[in-house]
Amino acid sequence: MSRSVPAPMADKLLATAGELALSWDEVRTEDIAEASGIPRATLYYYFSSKDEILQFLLTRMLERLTDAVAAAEDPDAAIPDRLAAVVRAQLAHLGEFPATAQLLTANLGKAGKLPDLAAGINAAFHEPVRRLLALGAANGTLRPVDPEIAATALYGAVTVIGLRSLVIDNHLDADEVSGQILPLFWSGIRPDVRP
Amino acid sequence: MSRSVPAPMADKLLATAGELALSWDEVRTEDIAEASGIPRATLYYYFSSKDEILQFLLTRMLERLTDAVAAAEDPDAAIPDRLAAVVRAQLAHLGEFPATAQLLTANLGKAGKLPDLAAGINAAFHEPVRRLLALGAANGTLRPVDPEIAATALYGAVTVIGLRSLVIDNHLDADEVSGQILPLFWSGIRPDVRP
Amino acid sequence: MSRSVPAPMADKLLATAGELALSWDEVRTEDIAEASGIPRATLYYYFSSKDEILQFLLTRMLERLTDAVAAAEDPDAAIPDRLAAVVRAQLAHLGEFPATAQLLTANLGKAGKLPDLAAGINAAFHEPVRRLLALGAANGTLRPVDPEIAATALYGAVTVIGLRSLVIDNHLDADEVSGQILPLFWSGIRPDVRP
Amino acid sequence: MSRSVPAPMADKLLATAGELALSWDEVRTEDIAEASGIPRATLYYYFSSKDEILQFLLTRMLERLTDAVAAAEDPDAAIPDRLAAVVRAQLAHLGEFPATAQLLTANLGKAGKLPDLAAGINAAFHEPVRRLLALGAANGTLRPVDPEIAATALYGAVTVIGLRSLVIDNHLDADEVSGQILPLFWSGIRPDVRP
DNA sequence: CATGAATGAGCTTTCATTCAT
DNA sequence: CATGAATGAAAGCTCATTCAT
Repeated sequence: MSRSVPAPMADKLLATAGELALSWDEVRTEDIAEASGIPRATLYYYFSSKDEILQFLLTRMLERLTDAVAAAEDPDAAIPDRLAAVVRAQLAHLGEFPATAQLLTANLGKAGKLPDLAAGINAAFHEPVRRLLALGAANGTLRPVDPEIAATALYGAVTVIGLRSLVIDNHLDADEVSGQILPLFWSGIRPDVRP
Repeated sequence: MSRSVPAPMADKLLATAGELALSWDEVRTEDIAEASGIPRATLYYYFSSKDEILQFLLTRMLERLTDAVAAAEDPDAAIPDRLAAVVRAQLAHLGEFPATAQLLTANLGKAGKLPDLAAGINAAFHEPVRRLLALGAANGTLRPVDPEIAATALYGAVTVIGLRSLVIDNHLDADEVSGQILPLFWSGIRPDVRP
Repeated sequence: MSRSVPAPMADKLLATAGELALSWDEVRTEDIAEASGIPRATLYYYFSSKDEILQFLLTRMLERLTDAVAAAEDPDAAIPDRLAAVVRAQLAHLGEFPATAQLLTANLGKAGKLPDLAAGINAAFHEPVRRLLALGAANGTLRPVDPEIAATALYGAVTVIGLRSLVIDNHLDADEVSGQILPLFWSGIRPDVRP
Repeated sequence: MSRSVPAPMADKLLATAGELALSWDEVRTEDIAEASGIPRATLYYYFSSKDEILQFLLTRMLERLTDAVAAAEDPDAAIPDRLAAVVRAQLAHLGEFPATAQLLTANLGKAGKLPDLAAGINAAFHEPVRRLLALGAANGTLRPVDPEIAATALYGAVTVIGLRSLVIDNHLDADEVSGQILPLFWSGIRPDVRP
């Protein structure tokens, strides 16, 4: 069980995530110590295992994302605009903290065993989208679709495109990328037969 | 460099993938040996490193998928139907060989460093979709969209929804799941304002 | 060097010895702290090392035994009776404080390096016996034997039989056990050929 | 579970025991490796833990002692002579392999947790003595005493005196020491009142 | 060709000990 | 005086890899 982590230590760790290699098993505790400036033994004073540090990093990152997404929404705006804002915020976060985002993606194998991670992903990615899809379907501003499926599809598409952009361009422009994804999900690929 | 792997050994290994834990670094060579019945030293006679075994497994799985996707397409059918067939084939493959699919997803960190993996993913997932999107846009059976972006979006959506189905239901019905995804991409979430 | 240890702390520690595993190296300072209720850092305020705590425990136990043995002797009694009283007192002490006795035996390896321990063992076990053996030989109430050898033999026999009784019966009846050992040393195993 | 240890490796280890410090916890696996010339990883190929190596050393030493004691007995001799031979053989073994003997004594704490050790001690020390005491009592060549108690007493006395001799003189003359112990046990300390 | 035996190179984790308060 | 927080210094053990047969 981890002790409550002091804020300065948490900051050091989060600021450090970018220096850590993608595959967590290739990161040595000494790497974490060096990169963060926190001695190994001190890390073990606060965390009971290396994996718990990964869990801490990913959880904190998802909490930040959850907050950023919540802050991006304007409750008075129309549902489609709010949905667009959510997707844009998610992409902006990926662009701002690419390391932790890639850390999550690259360690899905371990992440699957870390408790609470699924809840964090749900809170940061799925839940906001699912909620808006349901609201939009209810008030007619969106076509009724299975919110669960659609939210998961959006999550997959947004994440994969975002990471691809990071890998290829080494950079992510949230406005540009959301401007590419959103129309696709908005109108679909059906040929426009309307006059 | 790996020697040419004898077919029976390849079969043993592929049949074995399901028993191997998700995170490759948590799989010991002894685990691979036990699960496949191939002695450790013999594995090293055919592969030069543990990671090469992972690469072999993933490459073979993607080749199978590429073949399955190619076989599913009817060159005489309409583009939207061919696109649907491709997605359905990808999902069917996920359902049939969940272990290797999960192995790929769970080891994106290591996979990123394995040469040829990106090419395999492209051949199995992206290229068929991208080609059909371009063809459809050309002959008017699909709305013109950036094929790169749309193919990546479909890849992300299909993969994530497929894996989600596997994790939650421990099973994947390709027809059902493609029946959920395809309409979403076909029509989008825009409210249907047409009379 | 250890500060003078406050009596309540000494009592806590001595009362605690029973909870500490037999092999001192397997006892963590945290175990001592938990069992005694004395915080780790406080232990280090009074003792300069973990081994010094062991030394303290063993020394105190031997002092108690030395006192108990001295108190058991009646200077006016016959030498053989005094010798019997000494052995009985040693066994009674083993029965009363089995933990520390076992601690001593189980850590002979470390104890050998602890200064003053040998002196304590001598004072508690050897010296009283040796003295009486010499006195008895001098006044004819005991057969003349090498007091050094005989005292050591008695020490070994008494200790081993006492510990064996503790381990097997989880209990030690000093009267019963001394009633078994003393005749053996008194008469030996020579067949009684006298009429 | 330990693999069957190859004879040359066993020999190296046994020959090495003398260089290892008394308290097993103070011996590092690297010390064992250096002293024996067997690499650490190879030790772990044959033993599953450091304690298992201790157990192996002690068990083998006790087996050797058991054999030596059995060989020392002349089945045709009188019981008292056979008993004397047993004690002399035990002391001779202590003198010949002082390191392993001290290893056993110094690690009684850990030894208590090592399975089969008690059986080995019984076979090497107690059983031969107990058997002879019973035989002697039966045919009248020894005084009837509780064989269990007397055997334990002899074990304690012989071991402690033997080790004391080793520690003090750094050497053990089996004939001399048995010449000191045996008369004590033979005649006891009762004053000789016979004419 | 195949493999049992052997090992070099590390890594996580532990824990006695210190020190600022 | 007493102690919670912090850490330096190992140590046991693992495992990918090699190689003689």
